[in-house]
Amino acid sequence: MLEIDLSSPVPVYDQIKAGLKGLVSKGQLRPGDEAPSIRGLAASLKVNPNTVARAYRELSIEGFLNSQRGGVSLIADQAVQVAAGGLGDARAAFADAARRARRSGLSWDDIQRTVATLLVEEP
Amino acid sequence: MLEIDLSSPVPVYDQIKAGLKGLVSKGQLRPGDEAPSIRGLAASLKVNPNTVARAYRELSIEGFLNSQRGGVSLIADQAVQVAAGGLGDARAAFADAARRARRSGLSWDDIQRTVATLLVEEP
Amino acid sequence: MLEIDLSSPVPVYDQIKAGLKGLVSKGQLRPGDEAPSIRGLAASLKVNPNTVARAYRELSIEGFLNSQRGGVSLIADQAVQVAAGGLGDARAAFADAARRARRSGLSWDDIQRTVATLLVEEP
Amino acid sequence: MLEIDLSSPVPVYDQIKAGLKGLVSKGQLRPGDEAPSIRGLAASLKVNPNTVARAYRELSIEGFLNSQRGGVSLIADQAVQVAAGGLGDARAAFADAARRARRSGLSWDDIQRTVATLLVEEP
DNA sequence: GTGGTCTAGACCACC
DNA sequence: GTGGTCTAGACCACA
Repeated sequence: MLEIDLSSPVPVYDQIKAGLKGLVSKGQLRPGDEAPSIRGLAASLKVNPNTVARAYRELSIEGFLNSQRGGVSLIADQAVQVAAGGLGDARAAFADAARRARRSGLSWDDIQRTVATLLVEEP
Repeated sequence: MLEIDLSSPVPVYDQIKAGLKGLVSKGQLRPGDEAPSIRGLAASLKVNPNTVARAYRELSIEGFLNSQRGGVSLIADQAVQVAAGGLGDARAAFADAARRARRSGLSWDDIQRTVATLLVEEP
Repeated sequence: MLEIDLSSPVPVYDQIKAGLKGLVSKGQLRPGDEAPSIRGLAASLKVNPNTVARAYRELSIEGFLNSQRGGVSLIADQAVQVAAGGLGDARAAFADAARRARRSGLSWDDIQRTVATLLVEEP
Repeated sequence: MLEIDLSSPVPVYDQIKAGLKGLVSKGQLRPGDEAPSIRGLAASLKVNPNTVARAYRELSIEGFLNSQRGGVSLIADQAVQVAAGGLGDARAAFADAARRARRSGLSWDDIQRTVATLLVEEP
C-alpha cells in the first residue's frame, strides 16, 4: 500500500505521513475510510509499530486522522484539505532536492532528463 | 559561495561535500585551487567549524581534497573525477525525492512544472 | 524543578509540558533561557528520556521551545503567549476534576474546604 | 443520569464507578434499589457495554453492588459505606488536579475563582 | 483485536 | 555533551 525508503535521510514517520496524505490526494483513500491499523501497517512496512504510531499521532493532531482508543483510525472529513496542504510540503521538498542537485553540478537538462526517465519507469 | 539548508533532513556536512563537488563540476573551482578555509566557510555558512571539518576530512579520504599541515586545503588533481562520481549520487538523491513527491500525490505534470519554475528563478 | 505524579492518569509527558509552561507563566523561566536538557530532566524526574523528548518535541511544534540539533533547547520568544494559552487548559482540566468530584457526591463546601487546606499546605 | 467525559484521561469505567457512588452519596440511589441495566446505561452514555460491565464487576467485588444472575444489579446494603470511602478518592483526585493546576501557573485566586464560577453554573 | 503510554537502549548528527 | 530517530517489548484502556 505504501512504499518506504529506509535508506533515505527523510525520517520514516515523515514518509508514512506523506504516503497517507498522498493516498488521499490521489483518491485511493477517502474521508470516512478506515486507515490501515498501526500494527498491520508496521508489519507490512517491516517497521516498528512505534514509528507508525508516531506518524498516526501527528496526523491526528493535524486533523487528518480520527483515532479512537480501542477502535480503528478513520480518515477525517478534513483530510482532503490537510492533504492538499501537504502537497505544498512535498512540492517544496522536491524543489529543494532539485535545487541541491543543481548545486551539485547537475544541469537543468540533466534534471529534466532524470524526471523524464522516472516518468517512463513509473508512469 | 555555498548554500546550506539547515532545516533539511540531509546532514549539513553532506550538503557541504555536495556543494564543493558541484563547484568543481561546474568549473568554478579547479584542481590546484585553494579550498575555502574551514573557519571562513564555517563562519559564512553560520555553521559549527567541526561540521565543515568533518566534510573536509571525508573529502580528503575520498581523494577530492589535499589537506596539508598548516591549514590550507587544495583541490586535488583527481577532484574532477571524484566530483563526476558524486553526480551519480546527486542524481539518485534527486530521483528519490521526485519519487517521494509522486507518492505524495504530485502528478508528473506538477513535478515538471516545478522544475520549470525553478529554471526560471535560478537559470 | 518540576514535580511529576506517576500515579496520575494524566500522561507524564503532558505533566512535563504543563510544568514547563507553568514555570514560564510564573516567570521562573523566561524567553531566551535554556530549558533543562532532555537527559538531565529525565534523570531528575526519574523518567525515561524518550518521555521527556516527546514533551519537548510537542512543545517545539507548539512554538514554545526552540530545539536545535546538537545544542540546547531555548525557551522561545512566544513562549509566554503559548504558556498563557496553556493556562486555559489547566483551568479547564481543573474545573473538570472539580465537576467530577461533585458527581462523586462531594459538596461545594467539601471542595472549597479542600482548596483551603491545600492553600495552607502549599501556599 | 450520569455524565461521562470521553476526552478525559480518567478511564471511563472509573468515571462510571465514581458516578454511581456519587448517586448513592447524594441519596438519589438507595440500598435495595435496582442499578441501571448495563445495556441501558451503556446506550445512554454511548459507551461500549463491556466498559459498563467492567465498572459493575469491580463495584460487585467492592461490595457496592449485588449482581444477580438474570441481569439485575441491586445497590448493596453496605453501598453507603463503600461510597463514603470513595469520597476520599474523589477528594484526593480533585486535590491532585488542583495541585497540578498550581504547577501550571494558576494562582490560588484563579482556582478559587474557578470553583466559584462552577458553583454558579451548577449549584 | 485496537490505539496510547512508557521503558530501555541503540545509533546518528551535531556542538 | 546535546537533541532526533528508531527498535523492541511491556502494560493499559477499550471494542
